[in-house]
Amino acid sequence: MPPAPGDRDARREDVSQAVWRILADHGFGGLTLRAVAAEMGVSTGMLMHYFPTKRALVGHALHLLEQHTSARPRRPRPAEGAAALRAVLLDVLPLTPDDAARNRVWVSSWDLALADDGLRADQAGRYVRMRAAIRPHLEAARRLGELPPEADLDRLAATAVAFVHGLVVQALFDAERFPPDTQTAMLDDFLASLLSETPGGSAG
Amino acid sequence: MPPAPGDRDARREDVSQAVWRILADHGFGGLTLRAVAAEMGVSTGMLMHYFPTKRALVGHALHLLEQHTSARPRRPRPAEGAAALRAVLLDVLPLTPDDAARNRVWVSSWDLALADDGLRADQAGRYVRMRAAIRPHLEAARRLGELPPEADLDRLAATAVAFVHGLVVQALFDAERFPPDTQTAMLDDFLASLLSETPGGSAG
DNA sequence: TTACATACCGAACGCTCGTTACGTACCCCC
DNA sequence: GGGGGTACGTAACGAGCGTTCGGTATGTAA
Repeated sequence: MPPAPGDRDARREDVSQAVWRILADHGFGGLTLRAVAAEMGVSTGMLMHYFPTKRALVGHALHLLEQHTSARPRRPRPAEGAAALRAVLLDVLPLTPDDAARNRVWVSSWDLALADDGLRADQAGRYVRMRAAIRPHLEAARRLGELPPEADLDRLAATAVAFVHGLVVQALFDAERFPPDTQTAMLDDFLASLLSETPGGSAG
Repeated sequence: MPPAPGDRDARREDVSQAVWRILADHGFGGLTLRAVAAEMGVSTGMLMHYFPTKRALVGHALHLLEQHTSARPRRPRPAEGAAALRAVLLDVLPLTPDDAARNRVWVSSWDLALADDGLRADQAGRYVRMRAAIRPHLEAARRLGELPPEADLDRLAATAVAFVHGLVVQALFDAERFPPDTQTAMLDDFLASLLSETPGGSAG
């Protein structure tokens, strides 16, 4: 293979695909330079030309995970407000094998992320963005009267993310007990109770 | 040190404490025989007398985690129904440093558990038990009229667990943005919307 | 043709891991 | 007061890890 100067990005893309396969099969715990090199059929030295250190490769893997997440096929957003929110949250749940693989990688990254302050901050930022992505739909829902005017949208966004990710974890561990239609029904019930919230809630 | 035959349990208890300190500080990813031995100031050979293999030690660590979880200080259960459910769920949230450490260990164990079929089944069983522990309070709530008669209690239990654990994860990654009172307020809002669910929910 | 930079391989380094073998101190029992 | 089994410490093994390094092609430039 000639050292064509423009191939660097293509090579990094090859590495990305190998990294993703490793992650899907063995999680972040199985992400080693040798495993990636073997997956590509190249040497570890070659890897170091593109990612000077393991940490750089891990960072790239996390970036890749985010990229795969944001580039995943999503349902059309049917409308504004609650219906759109439902579509967004449905796109998070592990309803297909691909979704399950991606979520499995996410969960497996938490062990690393909780142990490293930099990665922890990255993950915190990712959650901030996730909640921010939900907020516009909550605003629309409020505008449409689907939510009471005094609803705390930031808290609602965090609550929705909490419910969805908590459901993801349970579904990953017990796929039999949480088939796609059960997950969907749970989400619909959750949204129904959220949206039927009476102004001036009681508990406190 | 004499080989007093009754000291075996005491020694295992010493090991347990060291294991727990390692888990709290570095998670399951940092649980190595050498780390535990160094924490106790003994040799790795000594460890192997009490846990013949690493897997045995990991199993013990998981058992220890469950033990710490079930033996944690809990608030009094004020009453039946929704109030009791609130207390149960509050006891899960990382409101104190100890709670945070325990939850951090839980999350860090998921990486291992998702990679090993046996451990995954264990974790699935743990979730089954967690939902089963919540169900009686939901039944009481329904009996007290705090829930509509046709509510699906199994699904509600799973939903409550999902919300709480999803909140745990977000709080672990971003403690600043999820101080104890914010977590409590979110839980109260969540419960309020759950309990105000109107019979014959809409979405679906 | 020579000189040089790039791309990559293969092998090795130093380290840590789980695990094992061996030596020794100790207590119990005779 | 000597066996013998238990309870360790010490040291090492082999494997796997991230990383480094020397060598070898292949391209471009003079």
